[in-house]
Amino acid sequence: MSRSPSDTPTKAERKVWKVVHERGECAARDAVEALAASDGWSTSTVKTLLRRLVEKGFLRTTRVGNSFLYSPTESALTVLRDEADALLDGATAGTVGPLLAYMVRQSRLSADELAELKELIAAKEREDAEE
Amino acid sequence: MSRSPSDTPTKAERKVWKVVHERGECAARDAVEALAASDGWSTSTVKTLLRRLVEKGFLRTTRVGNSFLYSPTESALTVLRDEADALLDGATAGTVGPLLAYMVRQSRLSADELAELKELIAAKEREDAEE
DNA sequence: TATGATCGTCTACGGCCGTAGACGAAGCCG
DNA sequence: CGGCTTCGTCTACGGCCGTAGACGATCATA
Repeated sequence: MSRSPSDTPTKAERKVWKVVHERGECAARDAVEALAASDGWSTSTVKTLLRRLVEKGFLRTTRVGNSFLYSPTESALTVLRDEADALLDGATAGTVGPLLAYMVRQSRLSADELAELKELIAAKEREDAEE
Repeated sequence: MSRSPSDTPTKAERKVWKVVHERGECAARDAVEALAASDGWSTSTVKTLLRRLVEKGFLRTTRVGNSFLYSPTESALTVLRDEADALLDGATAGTVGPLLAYMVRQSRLSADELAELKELIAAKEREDAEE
């Protein structure tokens, strides 16, 4: 509810969101448990972040008994894209290429993903050539 | 001064930093002028952001008469990488490929940059093949 | 049904961020 | 020399963020 389209979850919220997204849907306790283990966060902290994510519209809840199931309202890719746009927006001329190269280098990608990227780049080259 | 390595400038600071970086070096007035035009920010706002960037170690100053020249302490790529790392860190399994594809699609890249990316990907494919 | 475990909500608090006005120091021009 | 402009600094303030304790409601179980 009430979130401007360009809004992006904060860093802490992002971690919680990721946990929920990975499980597709999860109870508060699962998120609490995961984040206590990985980040040492207290129960309250995670619950507050879950609440804020709901307020901001990144998660939705389904009542189950006296508790909730949290699930993402947006695909992971949508959230990532907003962040990617911000990143690209901050890049000055000439840095985008090296940046992408760095990211590709950092990532572990499947054969399919690599093939798709390669095709994408080849397509871009053809486009450029015919102009 | 005193900045933890993973710190990243805030969104507003980032814009100011970009202006300075594009000019290589610039006086407060230049940044003020540019950001007043592009974002409608007041003089004070830009000056505060410049000061905070210096405090955080993203800009350095050189005295010239009674005023300063601001210049970046880090390459654009270094700053971008920290942000890229955060982005990749937020990506769940299986979303990295599509994310990179999206970013490549969004970007205008030179022939050289495209060639480099293609080679990089080819190299990654070879690596995978021999394992 | 009593009692302990859980759940979600309320409240809080220090810190950083976005935004900006006020002000004194220094330089420039008449 | 005196005023105007420009510069950097100080101060501020509402808001969001990170972090978390307190508490009342609800559920499970003995």
